[in-house]
Amino acid sequence: MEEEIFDMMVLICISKKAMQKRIVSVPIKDLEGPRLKGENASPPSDSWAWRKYGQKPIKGSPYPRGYYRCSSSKGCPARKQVERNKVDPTMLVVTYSCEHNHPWPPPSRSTHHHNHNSSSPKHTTTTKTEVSTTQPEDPEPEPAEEKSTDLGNGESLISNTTTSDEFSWFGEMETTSSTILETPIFAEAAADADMASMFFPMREEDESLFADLGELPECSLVFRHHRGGVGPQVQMC
DNA sequence: CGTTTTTGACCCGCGC
DNA sequence: GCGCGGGTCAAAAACG
Repeated sequence: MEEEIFDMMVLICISKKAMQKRIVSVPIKDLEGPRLKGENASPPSDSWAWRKYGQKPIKGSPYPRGYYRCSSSKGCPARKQVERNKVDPTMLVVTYSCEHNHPWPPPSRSTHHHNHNSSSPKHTTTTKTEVSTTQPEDPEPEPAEEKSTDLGNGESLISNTTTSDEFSWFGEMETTSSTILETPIFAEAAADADMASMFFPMREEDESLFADLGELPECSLVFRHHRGGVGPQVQMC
């Protein structure tokens, strides 16, 4: 019963220093259900297993941030953070991260192997000292109480991708586009380079992009809309 | 009874 | 050097 694919995904990959991050913003209504408990933002169910290993209150936000580690396979380096957007509590911000060139996401524990990625190394099972990168390099200057910086181009891009009324939810997001733009990564990325060059719409046939994430420029952002479709199950990160 | 969650402590980088 | 903020550890509790 996992809706493995959300209606909307915002993917950011940063290959800085051999670490990639993707930020997925998903309306909480899409996953509101049996596992929604109180103020805690419940992780959207993808087809991989995650074990929660920590939770911390975040300074600018009334909502805590949950830390999850991949438990699908033993040496899985993937981690994710789930927090509720402070300005729009209906939005759940999930940040995936893992080391560069690791096969990820890992196959789900239900032994679903969809590896059509020939270049994926077999990734020996290290005992437990996987990530080892103590503090990789979070490119997050923590904006604290930043106001909406002039990221007009970002907005225009968003509205650019949403054209049909089928994206009503997207339009909804548009109004709160500051939500996304407020993420530290966005702020940094925007300040660093022209975001327009990193935005590009994506469709099924573009899934191959996922496999080539390693070859993407420094930062790439992907808008993806998929209603009831099937998404990529395995990709390099 | 094994696995996951909870939760405070601990650690580490960074700014002052 | 110290304090703060964020990320992780690990023991105990909760869960199935």
